[in-house]
Amino acid sequence: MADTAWIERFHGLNSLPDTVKAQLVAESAVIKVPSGTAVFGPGAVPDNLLFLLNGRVRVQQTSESGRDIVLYRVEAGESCVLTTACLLAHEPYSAEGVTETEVTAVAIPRGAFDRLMASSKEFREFVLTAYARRITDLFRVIDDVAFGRIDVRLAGRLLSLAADKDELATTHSQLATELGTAREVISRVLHDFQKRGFVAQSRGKITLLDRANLSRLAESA
Amino acid sequence: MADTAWIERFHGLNSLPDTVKAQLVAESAVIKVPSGTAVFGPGAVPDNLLFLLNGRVRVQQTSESGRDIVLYRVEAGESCVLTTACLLAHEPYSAEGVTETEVTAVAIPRGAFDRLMASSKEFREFVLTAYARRITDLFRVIDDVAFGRIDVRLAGRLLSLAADKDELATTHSQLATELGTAREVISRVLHDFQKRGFVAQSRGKITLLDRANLSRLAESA
DNA sequence: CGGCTTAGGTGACAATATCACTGAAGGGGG
DNA sequence: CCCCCTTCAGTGATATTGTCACCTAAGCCG
Repeated sequence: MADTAWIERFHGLNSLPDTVKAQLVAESAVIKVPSGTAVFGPGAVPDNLLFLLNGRVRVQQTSESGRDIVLYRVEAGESCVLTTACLLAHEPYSAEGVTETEVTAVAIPRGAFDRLMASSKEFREFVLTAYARRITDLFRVIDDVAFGRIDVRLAGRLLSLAADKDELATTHSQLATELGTAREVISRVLHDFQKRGFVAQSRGKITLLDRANLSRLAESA
Repeated sequence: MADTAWIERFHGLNSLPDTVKAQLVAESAVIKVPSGTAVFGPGAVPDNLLFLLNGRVRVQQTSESGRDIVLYRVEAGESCVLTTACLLAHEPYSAEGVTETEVTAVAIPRGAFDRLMASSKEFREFVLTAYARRITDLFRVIDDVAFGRIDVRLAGRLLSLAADKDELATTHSQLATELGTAREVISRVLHDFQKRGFVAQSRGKITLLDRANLSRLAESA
């Protein structure tokens, strides 16, 4: 019998009754996925709901014209609920999820998911809350893309991507995808940041030199 | 006892078992809302899930800077599911729903909603499918805002707003909100459409003169 | 009729996107 | 080691879109 320890990591799940916890553990499997794998997307239909124990999944969209934009990230302790919903939409649908690190996750098969939805109010609440968070993420993306300034958005993204480190291994192209803009635009803004002493650059690497000013810029709504 | 006829209007609901239909009808109420009412939004928290029988609800977001963008519309025969999810998100959340016409809707209280989710697989599927559709709508908005050309988007929006009529009672400002852009931009593009003979304008009114060319423009991805 | 509010027009300029290149950095094979 | 090749980054020119400031016109209502 697998142990139920992982459930504790999910904020909304540890209030589940023990019987439901047991059911959840019995019907799920812990899996490991290497970095850079597409966990869902066009041509990769999953029939599992994933709860991330470790690692990170980036969800992005590719437009018809071939340009990309990052929609949100699923972190350890979160679940990738939109996946399940999107499977039900029978429209051509171009979002995909890619692991950014090695990922350990609990996979819950569709049938088990449905049984849990039926049997547990807490589980339903957990799932709906997770949905809500993702949807507000999407609202935020729309707001940023429609009304945000590129330099402000880039400053914010650099800070959140760097997390606690000061070095960031990423290319201008990847940053353009983060914000849904063009590579040249990123190059110019970064050049400006460099002149102002906010960052240093070398091929494929960006070093944050002045978090305080980057933060201030990022906050200036 | 209320009659169950309205259920037939909802594609995913008429496959419900009769007992569930009866439960649904017993626990819900048909309400009527005048045009221009905010059915949810900051400061107007609903505790009902709405199923629209007649009319239309526009869901839009107001950014910090005060600018608006239309996210999607809920039509007769659809339900306003994102509402429920967003209530659970405890983040500052700025989307609001406004009736665009008089609306007749079935209101399902939160408790009844939860019981239905527990008791009926078909109901769960209906709700999740509705979610999926909304989310793909949002994906589409992101794609359009990030990568779409303004003239293409406006042409498409004029056609969809006009539906079968050729006259459209709307202002440039309202169209700007539709697309999340500025009034001046709409004015210029419409002026261009007018010169090309696609539309005619007068104060608060736009007449479509050349749907064929508008469609062709709208399609040019 | 006259004043008020809202709709719409327009020029100047700023920000961002696109296009068409350029050179530079690094990796891998000979 | 060096050459080749791919990817990354820089840049000028131009197009599109957004912002700002200000104006005129239309319709309403007293």
